[in-house]
Amino acid sequence: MTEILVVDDDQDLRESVAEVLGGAGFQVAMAANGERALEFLGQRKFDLVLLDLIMPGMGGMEVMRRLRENAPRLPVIMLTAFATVENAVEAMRQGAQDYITKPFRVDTLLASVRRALEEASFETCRATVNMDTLMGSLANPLRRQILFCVEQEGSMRFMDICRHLEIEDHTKMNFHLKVLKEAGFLTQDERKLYLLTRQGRQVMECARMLVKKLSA
Amino acid sequence: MTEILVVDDDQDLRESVAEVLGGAGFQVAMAANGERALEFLGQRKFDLVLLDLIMPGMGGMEVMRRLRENAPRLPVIMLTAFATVENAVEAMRQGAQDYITKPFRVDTLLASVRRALEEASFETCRATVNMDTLMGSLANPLRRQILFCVEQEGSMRFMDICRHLEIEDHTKMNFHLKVLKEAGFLTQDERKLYLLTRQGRQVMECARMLVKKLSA
DNA sequence: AGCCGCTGTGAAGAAAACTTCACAACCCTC
DNA sequence: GAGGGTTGTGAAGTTTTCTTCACAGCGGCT
Repeated sequence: MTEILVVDDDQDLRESVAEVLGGAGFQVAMAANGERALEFLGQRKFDLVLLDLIMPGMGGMEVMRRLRENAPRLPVIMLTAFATVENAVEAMRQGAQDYITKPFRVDTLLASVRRALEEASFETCRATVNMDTLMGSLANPLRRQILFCVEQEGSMRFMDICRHLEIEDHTKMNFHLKVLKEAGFLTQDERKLYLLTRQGRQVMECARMLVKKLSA
Repeated sequence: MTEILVVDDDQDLRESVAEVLGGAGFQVAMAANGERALEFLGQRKFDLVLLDLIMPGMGGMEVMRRLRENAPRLPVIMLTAFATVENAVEAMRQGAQDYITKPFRVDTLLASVRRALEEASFETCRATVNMDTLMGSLANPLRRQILFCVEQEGSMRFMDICRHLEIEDHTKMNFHLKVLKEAGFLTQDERKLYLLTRQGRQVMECARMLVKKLSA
């Protein structure tokens, strides 16, 4: 069952949103302010949070920042009556999945919720990856550089990778490319161009997130 | 040298932006429309693109979509005179780094450019240093188990870890504990109890999330 | 054809990571 | 203070990973 947390200081809006979502088959919990919302989030697992930007006490932006510490990938949709471009951009930069201005149509809300959930589930449902090969592949700095630069460029030829990373010995490069191919992070298309697999892109995203968290 | 591509159909704005960026030490190229921009992007490598949202012919959003195919991580900053919340949200959803409304102050533009470049270079430079020890530590399955069970128990004595993981040779355990201590993920308190550092806890959280993401 | 750059293989050698062994200090408790 | 479990060190081996080397097919160019 998909559980959604609705956070808004306006009781009417909270309840009407809950009713709409409930009618669409979602399980809904409600919180009247940011502090209460964080409390909920600490206790239970939710699949999505609808968050009012402007509330007395802790605002939506701050709530999102805090919940990101424990649930970096939890989808958040920001709601607000006082929409500005600056607020919207800031919310999206902070990792909101969408930004909806009040008043909104019921189908707008539902479309946004469904889309956010869709994207989130797309992320989680993946083929299993062996932790050993995953870490083993990333343990080598040259291999990380390969993944990184292939990701940047989209697709690269063998010699381009060599030159880009200033590796003279092409057989060395070949060795590492092989490792990455066997780990399933890299493939070659029909023209022998190297490119990241879906898993490869996923791994890079995880690595980036890890670095971000550790240097925070 | 950091190269920036400025795409705008308004010649005056294009040139004044180029002047500002040039004055700040960036190398600047200009394109008057989307088609021309994509042509440039195919030929040369840029570090950042400033993109007008609304242009005759191909709009900024479409340009961004296309350039993402070949350069998924190239930072894009969207510029527009006709800002709406919807446009801003859509641009950010598509992966723009920022969204600036015209007219803008020079320092706003420069701040945004610097921030986007900073975030883009994040993983390449600063990350690589810690990344080695980080991945190296996690590459070994026994070490992951150690971190995991210490996290579970909160704190553990040396022999308890050995027995819990069914390792007879205590010097082997000692070797791995040392690695983890040197990586900064594990410490000992005054009673020689092993416990996770703050970083250690972060790493475990990331590892867990990684598993969750990569395995259905 | 002959040359040259690109892409690749397998095997040998070097380096790093890991394991094992011998030994020792330090509590406990009897 | 003798004995046994705990925690630790450094050096010698073993295994794994990484690098280097010799060689070879392929495609384009002159």
